[in-house]
Amino acid sequence: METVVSMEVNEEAKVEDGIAKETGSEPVSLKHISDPDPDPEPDPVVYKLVRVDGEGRLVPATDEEVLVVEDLLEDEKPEHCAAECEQPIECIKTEGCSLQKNHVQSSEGISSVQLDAAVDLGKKIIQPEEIPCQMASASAGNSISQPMSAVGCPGSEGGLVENWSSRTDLATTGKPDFSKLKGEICLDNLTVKELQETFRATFGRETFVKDKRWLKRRISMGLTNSCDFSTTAFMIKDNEVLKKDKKENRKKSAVYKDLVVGVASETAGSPTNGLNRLADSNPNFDDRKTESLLLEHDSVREDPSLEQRTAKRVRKPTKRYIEEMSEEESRGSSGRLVSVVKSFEHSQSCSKACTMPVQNVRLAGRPMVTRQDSLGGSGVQVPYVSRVRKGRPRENFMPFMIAAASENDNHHLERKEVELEKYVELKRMDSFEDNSDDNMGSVPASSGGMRRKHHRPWSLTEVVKLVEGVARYGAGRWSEIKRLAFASYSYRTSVDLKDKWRNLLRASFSQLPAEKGMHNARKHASIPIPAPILLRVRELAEMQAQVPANFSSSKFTGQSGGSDRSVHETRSGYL
DNA sequence: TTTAGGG
DNA sequence: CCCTAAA
Repeated sequence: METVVSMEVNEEAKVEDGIAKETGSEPVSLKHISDPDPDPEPDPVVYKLVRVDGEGRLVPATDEEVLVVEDLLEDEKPEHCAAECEQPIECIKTEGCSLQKNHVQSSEGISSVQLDAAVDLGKKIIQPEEIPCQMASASAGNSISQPMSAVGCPGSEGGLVENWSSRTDLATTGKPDFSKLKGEICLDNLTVKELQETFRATFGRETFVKDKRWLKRRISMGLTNSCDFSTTAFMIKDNEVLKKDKKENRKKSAVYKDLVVGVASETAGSPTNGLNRLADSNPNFDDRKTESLLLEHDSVREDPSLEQRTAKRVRKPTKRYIEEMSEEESRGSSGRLVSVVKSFEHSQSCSKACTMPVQNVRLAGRPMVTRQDSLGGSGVQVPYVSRVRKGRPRENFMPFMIAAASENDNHHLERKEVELEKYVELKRMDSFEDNSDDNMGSVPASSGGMRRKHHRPWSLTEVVKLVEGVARYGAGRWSEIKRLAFASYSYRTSVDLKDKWRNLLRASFSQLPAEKGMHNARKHASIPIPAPILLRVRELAEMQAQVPANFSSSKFTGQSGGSDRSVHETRSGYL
């Protein structure tokens, strides 16, 4: 049984044996991850991705595994969000808890998925909101001196950490009955009383809190926070937690079932860390499939309710989806987009896995849209439209190669990031004031887009510009208009302008008279173009002799007066 | 490459 | 929007 677990390794923990931090014995990779902050303050939490081999030993995960897991991770997020850390699929994290204490930090446990957290290796304590919060509450509950009713979220890590230490102590001395923990996943089914018991088992002390949710959270967090691979002595197998003699198992560490996510590909090979010992003892790297199978299996049989949850679980947006999102994001003009963005936000704030989504977007989003590589239809489940345009050989777009592809155009990486930053803002940008989409279309489709261009509804401003452009430069000089009036709208090609104009023309000549009959046609298809604009379009068309015979036919006799006036104005204004 | 038109 | 024939 192999599982991938993410270990949250506290730097301090690594040196628990007395090795001073300064010894430089810490793996570079880790350092890189966890040391962006000179702050002596404890708690550089680092997540490492490891795999549990059949014997319960941990081995560093390979890059491939990391990738795999990342995927899973992605999949979990939404659920995580919805289920509020109570997923069927558990994520076990370990971490060195106490820094000042060199003695055994033996608290371990299972945690509900904190996938997100795992993602953010770059930061010390990442997701500001929930995790810290939970941690805080968990720790608060652990320190004897603290009133456990304190569920508040102390925004500071300091107190938090301290609490951890004490908690750790407790855990060590309290000898919690972990057998009770096996069903962490089933917490939901437990009664308050049971939860309280579990709580006691977990933290070694009583609780009088009756809030189920609180308890559950507490418990899961407590378990989560207390994992320590390097010192753990538990094994969890087939839904059971087996306790082993700590002393004899110093090296063995725990086996956690189910999947856990983490993202430190550097894990493999980093020396001087508890993990390595494990790795050494068991360099087994095969059987990757088993992992997922197991995973599924476990999650399914864990608990019926879990199953349901699984079913309910909202599908996480695929990479492709995200990709599309990112594209849309930059244009910020569709209602759908907005909603999506919001959901994104939601997931972020909810799971605090901000980095993950962002990363994904960053990578996946690489493919920029140009006229040539456009997105299929309305972005519906189209796996990917391979539309190789003439004269522009494109690499095939492999959904699963996004990352790789994105690396090719580093040039645009920054831009993308910028866009990402705009991401949040855009969500609330007015949908029809799409000035934000400027300069962004002409990205070399090196990313292998080849998808159909997204339908980008013409905004009012665009239409106006177009009309003005036509008025100024004359219909037909699309390239000119494009260049001069649409310089900022790189995604509108001269052809687009032409097409749009054609449509405007059509509209301008058919709308007024047909207003009634057109009803059923479909007025809502796109933003209704204000009559004044249509009027002007018509004027322009007339004065430029563009009015197709069939259009100019009958109607607009009554409009001529106004038309004329407008025309004159127009002329005087632009000519 | 840009236009014009059909699809 | 896409595709192409023409220019």
